[in-house]
Parts: sequence; structure tokens; C-alpha cells
Amino acid sequence: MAQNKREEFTEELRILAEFSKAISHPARIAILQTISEKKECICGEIVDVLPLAQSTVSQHLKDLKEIGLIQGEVEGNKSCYCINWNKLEELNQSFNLFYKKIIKHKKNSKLDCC
Amino acid sequence: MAQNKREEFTEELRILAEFSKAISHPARIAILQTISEKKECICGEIVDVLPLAQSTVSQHLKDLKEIGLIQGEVEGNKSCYCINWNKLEELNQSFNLFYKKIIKHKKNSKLDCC
DNA sequence: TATATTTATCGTATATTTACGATATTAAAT
DNA sequence: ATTTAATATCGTAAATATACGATAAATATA
Repeated sequence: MAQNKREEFTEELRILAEFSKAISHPARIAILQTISEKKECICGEIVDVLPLAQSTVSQHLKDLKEIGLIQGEVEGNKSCYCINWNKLEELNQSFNLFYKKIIKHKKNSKLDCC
Repeated sequence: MAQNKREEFTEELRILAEFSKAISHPARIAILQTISEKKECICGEIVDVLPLAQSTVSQHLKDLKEIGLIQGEVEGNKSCYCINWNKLEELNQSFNLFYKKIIKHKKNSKLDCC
């Protein structure tokens, strides 16, 4: 049981689902916002801003890095993260496509439905 | 361990995270799309369309209902679901706000960063 | 009335996520 | 050279999510 059925869906659905999963935790959204606010992407200040342990933040950073929304680089002692603007754009387009596909049916829907 | 720290974040972050969680599974995105495509929102056809057991689909429907993106109504033998257009709009606004907040910092970011 | 159909819910197994402390690694500072 | 600092990773506990079969409840059909 609890096999993974995600592969049975189209790529379009899977991509949006994966992106959505990436921002399905407030900590990861906060991380994205925090990184974007710094022109110099030197980080580690992220840990100070979040109500989470350093190791937990590091894990969230890893998740965001794996999906591709951020990029990381070691700079001596520290680690530097920044937004991958292309990926963020992909996320935006993926979401917008989803929204448009659904909303276009609004005019056909019964108003007194449910 | 593994306490829930979600409450420690702002409402804005939590709301987007919850919406994102709702569409973080391809089955739930497919359900939303399927329901939106029917002008008559009589459902149960959803189960036929998805590669999942009836009970699993029912559970996903419950999740979507709980977050408010769909509404359900019993119609005799069957169940009727439809999109809650207002909630969908909320989701869209929530996401767009997130995207705008981040993208506005793009111009300040170093291009050779990371 | 008896049977079939539709769907929600329960129980349960497994997988994944979230969270932390401890530790390892590497560089910086003393 | 030793100590301090920053961060990734490991191990692990607990919570949550995913999936299904079985079953219950209600209506529809024969």
C-alpha cells in the first residue's frame, strides 16, 4: 500500500505538484522571500530569521535547491544562496497555466450549483 | 520532535502554504480540472478518470473540500462537486502576491551570483 | 422487498515530511 | 597550532500523507 502513483499522471500535473510542494511549507516560502530581499545573497542569516533549528533550515534549503528554485555556493566559511529566477518563472507559468485552464470554465458553470 | 512549527509564521505565509499543499498532488490538480470542465457538476466520473481507488479519490476530494477549493452536495445516490470560484481566486491572489514580492527584487540581484 | 449502485468513512500499511540534536567538515580567527 | 564559527549531513523520533480494501449508509433499480 501507499505506493507512489504520482508517475501515473501527466508531466504537466506532476511539475505543478512538485513546485507546489516546494512552497507548501511557510518556512520555505519565508526562505525564498528572505533570499530575494538580499542583493548580496550571502546567507546564514536565514537561520536567524526563522523559528527553526539550523539543521532544519538547512534541510529546507536543500529541498529548495533540489527543486531548483534556489542555487547555493560555498564561500569560504559560509554558504551563499540565491534565487534561480528562471525556475521561479517556470513555477509562475506552471501555476498560471493551471489557473487559466480552470477559470476559463467559470462562465459555463451553474451559479446555483452546490 | 517533529512538532508543528507552522503556527510560528505569519498568516500570509501559512495561507499560501496551505493552498500550495492542496495542489501539491497531481491527483488533486486533476480533480480540480475535471470538475471545472463539467458544466453540470455531477461527479463520481472523477473516479473513472483517475488511476486511483474510489476511496483514495474520496479522500482527495475531502482535502480539497476542507481547504475550500471545492464544494460538495449529495444528490440522491450520487455526490455533486463544484469549484468554489471565490476560493480559487483567493489562491490565485495569494500566489500572485508571493510571486510579485519576490520578482520585484530581481533587478537588484547580482547576475553572476551563485 | 430484495438487490445493485454510489460514495463516505474506517482501519491499516507504508512512505514521506518535519524537526531536532549530535557530529563532521571546512574555513576563519586568535 | 588551537579554538571558534558556519553549515551540511546523519540518525532518529514523531507527525502527516498516501493508498487501498472492507464496510456502512443511503438511494436507485429490478
